[in-house]
Amino acid sequence: MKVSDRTIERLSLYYRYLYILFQQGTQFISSKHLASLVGLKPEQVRKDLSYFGSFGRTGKGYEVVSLQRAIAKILGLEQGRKVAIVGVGNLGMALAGYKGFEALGFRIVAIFDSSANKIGKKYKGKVCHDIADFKEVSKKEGVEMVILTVPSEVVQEVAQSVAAAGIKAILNFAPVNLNVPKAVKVNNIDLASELKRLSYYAQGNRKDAD
Amino acid sequence: MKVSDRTIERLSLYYRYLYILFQQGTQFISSKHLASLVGLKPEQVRKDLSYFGSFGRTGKGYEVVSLQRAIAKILGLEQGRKVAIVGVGNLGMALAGYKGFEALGFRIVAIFDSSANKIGKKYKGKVCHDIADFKEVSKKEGVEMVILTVPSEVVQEVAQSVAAAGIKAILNFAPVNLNVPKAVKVNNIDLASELKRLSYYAQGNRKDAD
DNA sequence: GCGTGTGAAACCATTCACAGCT
DNA sequence: AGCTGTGAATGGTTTCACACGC
Repeated sequence: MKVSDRTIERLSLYYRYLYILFQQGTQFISSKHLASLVGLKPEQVRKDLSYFGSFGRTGKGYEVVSLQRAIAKILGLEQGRKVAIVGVGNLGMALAGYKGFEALGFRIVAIFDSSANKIGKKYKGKVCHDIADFKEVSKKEGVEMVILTVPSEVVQEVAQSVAAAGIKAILNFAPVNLNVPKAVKVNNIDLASELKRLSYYAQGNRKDAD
Repeated sequence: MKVSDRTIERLSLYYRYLYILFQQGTQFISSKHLASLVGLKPEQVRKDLSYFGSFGRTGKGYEVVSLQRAIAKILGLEQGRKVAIVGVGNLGMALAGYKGFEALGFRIVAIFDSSANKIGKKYKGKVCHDIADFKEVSKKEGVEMVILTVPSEVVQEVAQSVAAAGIKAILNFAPVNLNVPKAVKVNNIDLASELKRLSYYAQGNRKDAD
């Protein structure tokens, strides 16, 4: 099955709100209501879900709990994905200590750096490994996703090692376009670019302004 | 003129690489070369630029310096945009102290919080104002963009005040879909959603895998 | 009656292909 | 010869509209 990136992006948003609805004790939700929460059209919600099956009940909407479970299954969130952080600088350390991960079903199972004075030391309760040992350690720990918080100058090289070790999902914080095999999905978080984009709209250039 | 969000997003990427090329002393660059740097097709680069004018020289490519300047003008980066940070928690403070802003042409001119024990105190050299005074202070300081690092529970309310004060661009770190007038552009940075999306691809679900 | 699921239509973005300039 | 700028064609995503089930 081929589903667009856009759809996957939205599924993670639906999941967020389903979780809140679940906590509030809501049992059923219509595509209309869910759409209004995430700021989309109802048809969009239905179409996105339809790529994976029929989760709703005609006339009633979607059962919150079961839809949540279904999306968790699609996204592979059930079994607690194992994550590695590569680059133990300020950002990397902050992320390594971020409590929110567990709640989301992610577990940081290994951290890596290349500098001799970090390797072997403990950060946030985890031993820092040598990047050179990435393949070996990541195999042993069962790493499935990698967060890259290394400097721009080396990120391409590191990404290649990570890809070579068979990792299929990378979250990259360096402001560099990573060149990796197509089978690997890279998402970028880049504060600088985000700000530059926004600057355009700060001038009032909204495509569909009221 | 109406230009798509996608185009604006890419312009900020072009800008990044033009800056690097400039530092390297490169004088001219072809759409082909620039495209390869950002991981796109040459036609895409040319089309994006064509929405705003003709910046290239036939047979030679684009002059790095003048293209960089042109994009800076489009994105409104020339005059040093004034930014406010609302929400002085861990993340807000980290951002307030982030040196990279200046280099990008952004200036943090005000910080805000609602808690009585923060208001009036100095953080990273800036006095923390009361959110209740947002309109007044932001007018006085000439704030053009706002970064929201407040808790999810209050972010919608805060966003409304910000929008009401006439701000047209918001960067939101809370995992909540903000409901604001269409004239206001909101970009979200949400680590949790980013990870959930990636989880899907960690399973090897790449649409166009090799 | 209300709300899902889904083909078909409309819309938007990307890619192609080439004319035109240096 | 090389590369830009851009209409036209293609491909993809969103929206419409309606049949069907509760």
